[in-house]
Amino acid sequence: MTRDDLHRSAEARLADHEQRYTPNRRAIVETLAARANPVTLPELLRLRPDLTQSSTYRNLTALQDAEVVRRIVGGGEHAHFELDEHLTAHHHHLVCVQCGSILDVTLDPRLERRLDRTFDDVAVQHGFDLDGHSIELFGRCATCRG
Amino acid sequence: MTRDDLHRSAEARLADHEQRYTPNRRAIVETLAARANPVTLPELLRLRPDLTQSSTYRNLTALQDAEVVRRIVGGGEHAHFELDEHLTAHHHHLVCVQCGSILDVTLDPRLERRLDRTFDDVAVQHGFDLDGHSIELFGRCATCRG
DNA sequence: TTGCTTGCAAATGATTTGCACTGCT
DNA sequence: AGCAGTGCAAATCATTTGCAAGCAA
Repeated sequence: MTRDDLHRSAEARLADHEQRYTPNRRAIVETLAARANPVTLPELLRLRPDLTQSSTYRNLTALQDAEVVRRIVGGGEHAHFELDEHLTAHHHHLVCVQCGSILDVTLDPRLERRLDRTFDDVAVQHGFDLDGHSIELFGRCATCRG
Repeated sequence: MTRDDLHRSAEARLADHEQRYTPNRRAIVETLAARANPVTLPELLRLRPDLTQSSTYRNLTALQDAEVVRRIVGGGEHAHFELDEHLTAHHHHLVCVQCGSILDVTLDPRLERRLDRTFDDVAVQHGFDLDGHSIELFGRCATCRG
């Protein structure tokens, strides 16, 4: 998906939720797309000093509701944010338990398909209406291992 | 593992970290063992009104450090706590995106073995020293589906 | 008596919100 | 005009911490 497609998709998703694709929101999407990995709010503000903290939190919430952005908790103090899988590819996370950084990883598509089938079965057994799944691998990153 | 074994293991793990197995800590372990699913701190305090908030947070931290308890983030406002897999069986979580409740689930051991191998490979490729993994399935629970 | 634990109250810090203002539409 | 979006400052709330007292080795 090109950068233009990305913005068009983001705009369309926001429109579905009666939200505008403002310059600030575009800046957030642009920045998340430029980074390979999930970023925290402080990182986002450092990359885009023109953005404000409270409005960025608000915009991230709007973008989440529109399924443009996904919030990831568990990697350190701050939540991490990344583009939703609607706009990128399905992937999982390698989380450093020491520094909290998060790396994207993908699995073999055949394995993913098998997992999907298994997870569907599990959900049905428990009466759940399944939305999706996430896999996190925990460890120490190359940098923290020293 | 019997309830006595559980407490002995907990005590041994705490001892390895030069920590005592106090009545409060025993109460926490006892309560987590009695519940099938991960609980939040408010739930824990409701189940055991004799426990204090701050000390319980401190004790949960000590129990975490000793790998007796595991903290799970992402299921609603509060963190959830459960006995560490050292004391129970390897399992994953079915998280209700609406009410935040968490259910334990297990996967077929063959699938788990395949996942372990795959995850090891992925970690090596990224220079990570792998500790473990977690899988969360997101959806709406039977109750919230109405 | 030395030091881990505890309970209370106060602090911390990420995230949220109130409010007035700006700028689309 | 009407209302979504913004920025600032203040509030919220789960979690953490300071401190004085309790208790075990």
